[in-house]
Amino acid sequence: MEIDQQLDIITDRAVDLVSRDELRRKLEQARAANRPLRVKYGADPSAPDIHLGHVVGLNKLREFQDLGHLVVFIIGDFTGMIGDPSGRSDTRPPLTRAQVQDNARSYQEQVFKILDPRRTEVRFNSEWCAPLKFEDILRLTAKITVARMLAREDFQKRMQANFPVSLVELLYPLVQGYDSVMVDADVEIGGTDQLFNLLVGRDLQKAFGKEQQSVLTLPLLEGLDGNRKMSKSLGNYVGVTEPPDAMYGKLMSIPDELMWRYFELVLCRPASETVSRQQALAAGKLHPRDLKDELAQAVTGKFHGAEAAAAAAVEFKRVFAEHQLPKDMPEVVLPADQFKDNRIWVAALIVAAGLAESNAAARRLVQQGAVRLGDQKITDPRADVEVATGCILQVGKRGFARLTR
RNA sequence: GGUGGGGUACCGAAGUGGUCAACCGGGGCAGACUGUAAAUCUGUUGGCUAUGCCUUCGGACGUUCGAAUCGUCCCCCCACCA
Repeated sequence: MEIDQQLDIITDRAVDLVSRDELRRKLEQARAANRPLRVKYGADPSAPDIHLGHVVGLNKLREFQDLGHLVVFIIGDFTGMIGDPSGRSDTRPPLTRAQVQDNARSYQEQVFKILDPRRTEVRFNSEWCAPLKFEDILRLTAKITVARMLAREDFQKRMQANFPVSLVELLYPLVQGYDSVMVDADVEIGGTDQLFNLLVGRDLQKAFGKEQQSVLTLPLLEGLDGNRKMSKSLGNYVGVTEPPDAMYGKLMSIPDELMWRYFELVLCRPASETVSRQQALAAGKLHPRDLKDELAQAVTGKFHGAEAAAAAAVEFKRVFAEHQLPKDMPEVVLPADQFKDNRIWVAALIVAAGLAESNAAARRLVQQGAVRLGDQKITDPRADVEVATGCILQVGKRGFARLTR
C-alpha cells in the first residue's frame, strides 16, 4: 500500500498529530528497513473493564496492525499506583499486586476482542519502573522543568480552582514518558486528554538521545449521558463484556445526537456517511429510532456476533416498544415468614423480589404507579396481596420478577 | 512555621439555636407523552406498615427545655505568605 494511503488511514479520526511529515518519514523508513513501527498504547489497570471509550483507541491500533505494524500495549501496573491526573480524577486507592494481576489478565482478554494478538507486545511498566533507584528518579526529574509541567491545562485549571495538585501527579507524565523511552516507541496514541503526557514522551526520548515518537490523539467518546467522557467511575459506560441485552439497551438510551459519534468512533464509519444520513434524517427519509437500532445492533454484534445482537433487538422491541414481558426474568422465591393469612404486604414483596432497596422506596414506587402484579396495577402502598406461584411482579419499565411461593 | 478559608445527604451547594430529614442545582428513580431506556414535561429522592418514632450535617465531649447551627478538644482538606 502506498505510504500516503497508509497515512490517510492512520490519521482518519485523529485530532492532534505531531507531526504528519515526521510520521511519513517513519513509515518510509520502516518500509525500507522492512520492520514494523512500534505503536505504543498505555492502559491503567485500576479499572479492569474495557469500555467503548477504550475501543476508540483500540480501533486505531487495529488499523495500525492491519497495516503490518506492531502494537506495544503497556499495562501501567506501576503508574496505576499514582493515578492519572488527566481530567482531574481523584486520588485512587493503591492497588495490591494481586488486584493488578487480576485486572491485567481481564484487560488482555478484553483487549484482544479487537487487537490482533500476533501483532501485539504486552508489557508491564513495573518491569523497568520498579527497579529504579531514587537516584535514577532524580536524574529523570532533572530532565524536565517545573514550568513545562505546570503549563499543562489540567493543572492550571485545578490550581485556579483551588483544587489540589500533588507532586506525584506532576510526576505521572514523566513516568509515562519514560515508558516510551524504554520500549522505543515510534508512535504513541491516546485520547485528546493524553496529549500532554504523550508529548512529554517525546521530550524524554530526546533527552535520552533516542528517536522521538510521533504522537496521535483521538477524540474522547461521550458516555451514555451525552455530556461527559465515558468512564467507569462516572457509570456512563458500555463495557465490552456486557451481555448483549444490556449492551443493546444501553446503546438505545444514548441521546439521538450522540449516535454519529458512536458510528464514527466505535464502528469507524466514515464521516461522509454521517453527513448523508443526517440529511436523510432531516428530510424525513430516515427514522432516528431505526438508525439507533442499526447502531446498537452493529456494536453489540461487534462483540457478541450478529445473531446475539439481533436477538437483543427483538427482545428490546418486545419489552419497550410493545410493553410485553421479557423472555427471561429472575425467579424469586418468597420467604414464607413474610406472609400472614396467605397475604404479603406489597412493599415487603417488592423488597423481597430485589426490586427496591427499602420498604420506603417500594412504597414510593407503588404511589407513583410503577408497580404491577400479574395484570393488576397496585396503587395502595398499604395493600396486602395474594401471590400465586408463577405470578409476575413488574416494577417500573425494567424491573421484572417471576415469583414463587 | 505563620495567616486565612473549609469539612452538610450520591455529587455540587444553601442553612449559622427551635417552623431542619435539612432550600436549590446535577445525577438517580418513577409517571405522562413518545420514536427507544431519545427529547420534553411532571413527580420523587434517609429508615421504620408511620399524622408519630429512629438515625444523619468530619469526630468526641459539653452548654441548652431544644444544636447542622453555640463552647472546648481532636482529625482532615485547601489557599496565601515564609
